[in-house]
Order: sequence, then structure tokens, then C-alpha cells
Amino acid sequence: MSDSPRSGEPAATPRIRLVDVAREAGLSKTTVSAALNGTGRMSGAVRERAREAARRLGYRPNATARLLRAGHARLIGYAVGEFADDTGSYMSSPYFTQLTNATAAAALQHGYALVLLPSRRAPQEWADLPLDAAIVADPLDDDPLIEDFVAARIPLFTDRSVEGRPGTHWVDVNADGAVREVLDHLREQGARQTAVVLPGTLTRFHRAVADTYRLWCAEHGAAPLLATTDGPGDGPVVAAVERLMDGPGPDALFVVAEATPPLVLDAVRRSGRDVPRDLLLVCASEDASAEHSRPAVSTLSLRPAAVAVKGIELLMAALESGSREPTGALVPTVLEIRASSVRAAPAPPA
Amino acid sequence: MSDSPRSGEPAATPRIRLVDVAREAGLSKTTVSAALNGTGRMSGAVRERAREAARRLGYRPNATARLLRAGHARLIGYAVGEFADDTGSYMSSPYFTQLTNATAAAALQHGYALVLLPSRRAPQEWADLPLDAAIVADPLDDDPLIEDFVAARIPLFTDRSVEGRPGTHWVDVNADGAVREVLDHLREQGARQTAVVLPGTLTRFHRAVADTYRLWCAEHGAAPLLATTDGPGDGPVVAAVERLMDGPGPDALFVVAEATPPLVLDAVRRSGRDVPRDLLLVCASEDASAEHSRPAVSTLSLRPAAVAVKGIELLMAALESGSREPTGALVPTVLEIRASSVRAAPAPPA
DNA sequence: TTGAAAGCGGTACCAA
DNA sequence: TTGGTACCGCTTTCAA
Repeated sequence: MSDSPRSGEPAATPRIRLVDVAREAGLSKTTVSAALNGTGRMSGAVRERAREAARRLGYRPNATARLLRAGHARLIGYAVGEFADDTGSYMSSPYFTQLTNATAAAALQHGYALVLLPSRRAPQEWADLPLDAAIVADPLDDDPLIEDFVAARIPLFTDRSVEGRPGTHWVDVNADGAVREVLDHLREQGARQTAVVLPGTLTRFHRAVADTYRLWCAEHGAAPLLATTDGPGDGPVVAAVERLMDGPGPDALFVVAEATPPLVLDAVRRSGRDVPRDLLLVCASEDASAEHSRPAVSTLSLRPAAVAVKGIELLMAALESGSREPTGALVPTVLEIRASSVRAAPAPPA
Repeated sequence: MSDSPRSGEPAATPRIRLVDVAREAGLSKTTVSAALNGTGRMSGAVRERAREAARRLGYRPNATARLLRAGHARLIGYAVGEFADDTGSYMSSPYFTQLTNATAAAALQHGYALVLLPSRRAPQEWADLPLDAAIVADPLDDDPLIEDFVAARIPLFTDRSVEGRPGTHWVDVNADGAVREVLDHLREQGARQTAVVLPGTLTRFHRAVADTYRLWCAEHGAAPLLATTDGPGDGPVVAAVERLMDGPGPDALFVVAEATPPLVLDAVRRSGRDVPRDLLLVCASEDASAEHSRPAVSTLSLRPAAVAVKGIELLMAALESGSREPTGALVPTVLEIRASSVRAAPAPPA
């Protein structure tokens, strides 16, 4: 119940403080502090004496006290859609895994560490954490978390939905360009009709994809064919593909809902179609398994790592300048063309 | 360069402190603090006056100062093998993704947040963070990170390699039981020889698997057939499986190296074998795609979520009692038997 | 019911 | 070169 070592416990050795070291070394707090931090000017002998005493006592500076003095904790809060939810449907996706990894790496490189936040459950649960900034990946519409951070005037990095608000910084994927690149590519490979599979619950990105898809179809006089999944995960996507393949169907498929590419390939094949002969396939996915299936599956990478790096860059600039001027950037996607979307596979040389 | 608002910047509004609110409300720090925290005894009018002033000024308590007073930050450092490395080969595995998720969720449930740490690069980089405890998932042999935490007397949760050291807590997967369960299952299904695919670089877990495998083979008079991958990721595993399938080969396969199950299935099929007729297959994997392939792939789950929950439990117990008494626990695995490892699939009823 | 003052554990400014 | 002391911002004890 109490923090004081009054209870009848194993009495976790009351932590050694700077004063203890100073007393042991017969020096003052100031001198010992300077000695250990390598600052100040003093004889090598004194410095060594202080260090020796610290070592002997097993002294560890109290990080919180330092932070209080420093005025910042170099800590960035990080929240993702369903993150830290037992279901974890989102975080099992390679996109978010890579985004999280890359964000942590980029932040660390700048001397900041990421704190994993509960995304929805309890609001303001981060209030006790000394956050210098926050990141909300894949925010909901009118995400309360975003409102919280903005209200707290904590520099925030998230998607374009915050564009223009002071203290916010956005990075988004160029959905429009991505969709056009994929559809153009498939058309060049001879596709007459490209069907698209989207998740049932649309994020900003998915809405943009749907819009551009319809637009592109109108521009090219093609009939849009849009399938929607019943939920997240491989199962619903496979089911949607099977539904799409049931009947004459399209001659190209662009699966945007996240799924394991080899599984999509299998689903198409079960309909009796050959890929790429009867159907061209592109998946929006960061899953490395795409390049190891036969045929290898063409993928559209949303480049989570690039999003992370750019976002951290914007955040760092804001943190260093202290400016609340909003900034933002669009990150281009990358289309990796593999065998699954190339109609005329030339005979391999030799 | 400087923290003081001296530079010619947009002068990020000097943060509102408790004293500012007190002055605004015409009260003392003490009273305002009590009012905002809902502690102390005071007239509703005064409390409201304090709150109103805080709201008007947009007051946000300084988390660091609170922590200093509280004596703990409720922060747990978290490091994984190659985590926060641009390569990210490890973290792209569902095992670590789920382990991380579940750990964060469990910690959060106890009021602690996870801080993502750089695993190898710079030692002691966490020294500036007010960590109450640390977690090292998948430590290296004689991991320097572990030595650091132990030396710093920070309660640590990792694998069994630390067994018995004060202040450490371990949770491990029951590798021995897992291997026996899988091999027995395959044997019951008629397998005469089960080959095993392991990663090239063996972790504690993989070494235990190899040992038990050899032992089991000796006990059952079977010839061990062990293949090793050239590196992490799907590619090398697929290559290893292809090598194994080249020739007469075994009649069952237990893939322990992490790979996308449908890809393994495909690799086996390319050798002309049918699964499960010609070859029974079990993969050690947390990948959900296993249940959506045709046939669905049997998996051995190492239960990262259970490991996380148990580990956090041990850590919390230690943190609450202040005891440095080492603790530990073994978590059982789960074998999900699906079509890929059941030889005689009975005709479905009706 | 309210407030003054003493810390929490360091760091940094000066004076000696 | 070294040490005294104020201070980071908040909570808490205790006296008024």
C-alpha cells in the first residue's frame, strides 16, 4: 500500500541516491554529478574517486528526476486501431507490424522511444505519461484519441484527416496514384475488367481507393465490380474472392483487403482459373509470402516504413523548432510486378 | 539548442503550471492540487473554482513531476531479438507480433505501459528511461541486455536462461512436450518417418526441439531426418522443404522454422505429393492463414499470448511485493489438428 | 477548510 | 577545482 519501506517485506534495498554516493566519496552532490556525467572541470583523481564510490554502491541515477530537470522525456505515445486489444485483428497484419517497427526504429534513431498506448478502452490513460508527442496510426473518424492529444497540445502525427490543425502532422499514402498505377498496369497486360476486393469497414485509404476505382472505370468505360469482405482476416477475403470467381467474372483482380497472397491465389485456382493466363492478380500487401508462391504474386506496397520515417521526420522537426505549424506529406506506393499479373510470360532464356 | 524560451521562435506558450492555476483562482497550489485530484476536503464551490480556472487556462499536470513524487513510472521496457532493426526479419513473424500485442495488453491491464527499446545497437540506451521493469523476448546467449538489466537490479522477464537469478522471471514454452505431442500424433496417423525443418540459427527453443526430436526417434527406432534453413523468412524454408521432397523422402513433415503455412503446402505439392495422402504436415506457426488453405494446415501454436500473460503476471507479483525472489513458469503449447495431418479423412456426414 | 513548506532526486548556476 | 543552493512541478504532511 505504501511506498515507504515500512511494511514487513524483504525491504527492497532503499535505492542508492546521489547524496549517498557523495557521502561515501566524501564529496558533494554537485561534484559527483559532474564526475559521473563527464561534465565540469576537476582533477582526474577526484573524478575517479566519485566513480569508484558510485560503482561500489551500485548507484543508478533516477531517470525521473533527470527528466524533470531536463523538461522532456523523449517519449512518444503510439496507438494503433485495435492495438492492445485481445482480438488483435489489426496488428496481425504485416502492414501494421512494419509500420510499428519502422516507427520505433526511426524514433529511436532520433533519441526518442515509443510507448505503446491502449487505443480505445480508457480515455486519457496516457495522462500520467510524460509524452513529448503522440502517434495515432489508422485513426477512426473523429477519433477521440486525436481530440485528446490536440486538446492537450501534444504534437501529433497521424493521417491526413487532421490536415491544417495546429500541432498536427500527417502522412498519407497516395491512394489515388496507387490505384491508377495498378489498374493501368493490368489494362496494359490485357485486362478488360478488373474487380476490386475491399474490406467491409472502410478506412480513409479504402474510401479513396473505392473512389478512384469508380472514377477510373468511368474514364475507361469499364463496369466497376466491387466485392466487400465480411470482416478482417484471411477467411472473409477468401470467401469474397470465391464469390467473385463464381460465375463468368472479371479477367483481373485487385485485392486491397489485407490477406495472405498465396491464399488468394489458391482461391482463384479453385475456381478452375489459371493465374496469370485466365486472371491477372495484384494484392495490396506487405506480406513477404507473395514473392514465394508459384506464380509469385504482384503486390502493391503501401510502404509503411516510408510512412513511418517521413512522419517521424515531420514530428522531429516540429519538436526541435517548437513550432505548432501543421505539416504533412504524401508517400508514393510501390507496385512490385511479378508473374501473377503479367499475361505473356516469355519463355525463360536458356 | 536551449530549453528556455529565449530564442526567436514562435515561443511555444510556456506551459501552464499548477501555480498559475492557483494564482488565477486566487487559491494555493495545495488547494488546487487537491481540488483537481478529487482529494482533500473542501467546499464544492472552491473545488469548482479551481477546476474552472484550470480549464480556462488549459492546465495539464506535468507527468514527470508526478512520477518523481510517486516514485515509479509504471513503464516497462520491451526488447525483442532484432526489433527496431530496419531488417525486421524477426518482428515480421506472427509469433512476435502476437507476443508484443499480448504483452502490451496485459501490462496495460495492470496499469503499466510498454516502451519499445532498441535491442542491440547502443547498450544502456534505456538508462534515461524511468523503467520499473524490463522484458527481453527471445534473448541471445549471454545477452548483454540481460546482464545490463540484472546489474541495474531492474526486475526482468525473459526466458528460462535466467532461471534462478535474483530479480528475474522466466516463462518458456514446453518444447519437449510439444514435440512429443506432434510426433505421437503423426505416428498415430500412420507416419513412419517424420522429417523436421529447423531454422539455421538455433534459439533455445529450437535446440530443445532438436534434442527431443532425436530422443524421440531413438525411442521409437526411427531415423531422424533434419533439414536446416539458410536464413529467416519464407524463401529459405520453402527451399529446405523442396530439398527434402527431392527424392523418396519422409511421409510426414514437421516444419518448425517459421513460414507461411500455405507456402509450405504448395512446396510439398510441387513435388507431386498430395497432402495428407502422401505426406502429413504440421507447421509450428501462429499464422492464421493455416486454417484457410485447402487442406487446412495443422499447426502447433507456441501460444505467445499465454506466455505474455503469464510473464506479466509474474512481473506484477514481483513488482507489488518488491521481492527479488526469482520465479518462472512453463506454458503448454496447443496442437491444432486440421486436415493436413489426418490421413483417413472420413466422408463428411450428410 | 485552507495554505505554507518540505521534500521526490537530480542538475546548473554561482560563489568560494 | 569544488561545493552551496536554488529549482524542475507536483503531492503531502501539518499547522493555522
